[in-house]
Amino acid sequence: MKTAKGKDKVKTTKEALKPVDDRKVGKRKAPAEKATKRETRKEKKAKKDPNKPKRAPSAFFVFLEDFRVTFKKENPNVKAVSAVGKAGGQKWKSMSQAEKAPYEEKAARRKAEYEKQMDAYNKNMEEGSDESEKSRSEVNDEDEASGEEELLEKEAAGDDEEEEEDDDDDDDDEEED
DNA sequence: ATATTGATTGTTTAA
DNA sequence: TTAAACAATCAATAT
Repeated sequence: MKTAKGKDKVKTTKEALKPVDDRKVGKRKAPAEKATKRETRKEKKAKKDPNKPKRAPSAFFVFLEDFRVTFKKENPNVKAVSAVGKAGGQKWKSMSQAEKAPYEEKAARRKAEYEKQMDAYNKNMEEGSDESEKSRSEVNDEDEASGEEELLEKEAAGDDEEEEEDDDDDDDDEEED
């Protein structure tokens, strides 16, 4: 789309308006050679799949989503992804498994969703084999009533405790060949 | 203007 | 099994 050229949002010319707390944001590494890893994902041949689901966020990322909000709330001046990343990772390691549990559960939930999306994605691909992906689904960005509204029953109330993983010591099997 | 980088850890896939 | 890519984010830098 065209971002139009009018002055949608005032930007630029105001860079010095807010001080950058992260001084790290001023010095990036040298211009690395192009294609650092896998051509940066998709340097060319970018298969733009609108319905292609991205990987499921791990528990850490789920936690980060919340953490970022909190972090930014307490550090509105800090605007550097690295700052949140470092702080988040640090705290993450500081948390015990019990605290990470809810995040893992959420992550697992998202993982299932990812699989579901992937399934639908693969299905679509199979159908429009000769045609580019995206054959009919997804067209209106207004309301894509798929008609699959089920599951998602939040039983937040822990009624029963399943197996609680006591990190006592589980030395059962160690991978080996 | 667009693409990429930076930084974290966890998952996932390729070889 | 090992290793590397990629998942989100947002401003800044690179092209």
